[in-house]
Amino acid sequence: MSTPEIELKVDGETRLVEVGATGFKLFSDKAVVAMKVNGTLKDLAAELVHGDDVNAVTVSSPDGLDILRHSTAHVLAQAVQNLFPESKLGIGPPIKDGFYYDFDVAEPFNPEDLKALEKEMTRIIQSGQRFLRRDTNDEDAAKELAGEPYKLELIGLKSGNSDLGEASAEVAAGELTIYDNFDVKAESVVWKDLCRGPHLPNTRMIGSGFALTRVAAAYWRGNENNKQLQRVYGTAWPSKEELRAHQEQLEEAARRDHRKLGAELDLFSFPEEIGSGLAVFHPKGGIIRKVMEDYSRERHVASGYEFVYSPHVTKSNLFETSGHLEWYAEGMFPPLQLDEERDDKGNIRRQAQDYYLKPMNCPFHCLIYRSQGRSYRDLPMRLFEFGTVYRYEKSGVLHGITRARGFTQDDAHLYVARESIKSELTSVLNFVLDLLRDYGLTDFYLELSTKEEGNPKFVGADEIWVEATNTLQEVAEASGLELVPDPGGAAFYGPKISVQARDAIGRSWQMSTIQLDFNLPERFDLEYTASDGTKKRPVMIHRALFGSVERFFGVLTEHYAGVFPPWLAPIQVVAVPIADEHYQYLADFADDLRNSGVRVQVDNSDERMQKKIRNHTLAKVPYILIAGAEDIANQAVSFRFRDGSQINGVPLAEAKARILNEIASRVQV
RNA sequence: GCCGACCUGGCGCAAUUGGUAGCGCAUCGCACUUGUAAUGCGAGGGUUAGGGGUUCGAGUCCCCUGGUCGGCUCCA
Repeated sequence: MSTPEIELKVDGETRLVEVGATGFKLFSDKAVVAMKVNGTLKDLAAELVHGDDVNAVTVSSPDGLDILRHSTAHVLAQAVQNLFPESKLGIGPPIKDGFYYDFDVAEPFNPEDLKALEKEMTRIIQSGQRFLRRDTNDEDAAKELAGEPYKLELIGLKSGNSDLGEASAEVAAGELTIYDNFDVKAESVVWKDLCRGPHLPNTRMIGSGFALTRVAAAYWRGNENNKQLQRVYGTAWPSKEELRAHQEQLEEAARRDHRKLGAELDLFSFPEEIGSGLAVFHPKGGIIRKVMEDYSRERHVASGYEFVYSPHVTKSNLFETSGHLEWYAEGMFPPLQLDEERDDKGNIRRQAQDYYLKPMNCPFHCLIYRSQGRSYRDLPMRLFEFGTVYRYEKSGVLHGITRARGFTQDDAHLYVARESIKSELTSVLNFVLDLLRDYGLTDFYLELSTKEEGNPKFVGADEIWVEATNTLQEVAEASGLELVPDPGGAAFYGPKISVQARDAIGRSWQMSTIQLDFNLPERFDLEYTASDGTKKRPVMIHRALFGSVERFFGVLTEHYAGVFPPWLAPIQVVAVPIADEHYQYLADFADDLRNSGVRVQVDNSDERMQKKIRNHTLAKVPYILIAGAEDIANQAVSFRFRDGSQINGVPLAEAKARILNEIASRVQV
């Protein structure tokens, strides 16, 4: 007598299996940690029914990694509750490269606690506990989890329709499940957590590719009015080797950190005397910055931009008109109160005037536009400024020169007629991408931030939003780049495209933004006379390529790891004589290079030549030129590069041509 | 802003249970004149972020302020 069978589709192939079969029957490969049944992730222990379409989920797949990390988070939580029995559980989702879990504990965790927790986790993992899924309901779960106030809150939220955010790992609408950790030896459930799963079959599959990385406070449910919980971060990988590779990547990122390189290469600093988030650029950083700015100016001139300047402080009424004071006052430095006059009795005779440091340049540019009557013939009007702005960023968010309180935007505002939005956007996007490529960033994708339907905060007529959004979409698609939608991410005054660039080690940075604005032209009552004599309102496009010069500087520093291509390098050439008697020969050649615009030095210090080579290599100078008696005899010079390679006996004319050519073509060497 | 950790000569680090600041690099001086990542010798430099407190005595303990780092929140 044959056992009854059901038909399944397993990884695309039809298979017959006995009734009641689970994923364990289907997949013998140890790398399979879960399965996708009709598109839904499930535990391997889930029972399959006739007609199910089943696909294996391996540990190395994106879903598999999430499951591994989420299961590791559960083990962490169990370890915390074993070591700190009074702790209460928050949430514990997988994140990029790892996981975290939030806990309410009496004392914040310290690094020694992390060590102890890792040890306890290893013990739990090796004990091979099984993850067992169990359905429950609100009422029963509330009873079971009476000691876990945060979990109770999540159960309550689930019944409502609130946005659960990252808590969606714990509960999902319509069902409620608990995962029991079953210790096989003890034959009992040793821990449990409210969770929608799925999980690894057992803890042993986590292996040794995990580590706890840091602790930090985090607001419960991400709201700064809520209590702060202790968040433990960890990373988890299918193998120890992959963990090690990940850690090496982090070390590489640390080596490239622009704050570290900025000090090492003597580029900029943040003197405590000036204040948090306010940098000074040293001569070497100043050169890089100047070269960046000069090239940008040159390209803007060629693309029809006009250069304007505006002051750093202004009376409050400008930002009242623009709306900034109403919306973003807390992001601005507090006002300077000037010109108050009092009489003998102390009564105010003349009202003080509030002046603000500017957090944005756009209102000034609007005033320039409005300074005279404009014709359609004046459009598009492209006003460009390296405008230094000041924003009172919260102290905790400052980060070197990429997030500072004073910075310089390469800011332009384009005033365009509605019918030419498309052509203008197209040329702006191409201009942006082209220029970024010249600075050495080549790997881009775009993000399109659009309006959230039905949200009343967005200003401007629906039809123009639709038209503008479609236009942005078309322009973005025409670029051929990957386009990631960001619904609801638009500013209240218009949709935007942002250019994201991936750097040399694959990190993405938001670079340029191109933003449509239907609001400021309205607020400043900007208009132009159309060809038919009627008054019309221009649309404004905000765009910044670098975002901020400082931030872009920081990104380039990390992208190049301080090894700037010759055109950006603060010192391009250092000449090292073998001995004093060879100095003049190199000095003459250096003069020749200098006259051709090369930033060149001759090192005639008292050091050994070996030491000089070491020093200038560490300073990441692109070309070290060496000459001794042999080179002089041949009217030549020897190249040494930053990677240690060398080309000896290059004739002077050839050497010069090579250096000039590589600088001019902005290549890396 | 919130939570935690941290702050020693220009830079990187050291100073047993609180006992009176040390090293390397850099700097300066002298000697050496050298073919591809550190020549040797000598000298100067800090009252330990700033302020207050505890103590016979504080870099070490406590408080306040400033700053840095890691997160959270935020980034018009």
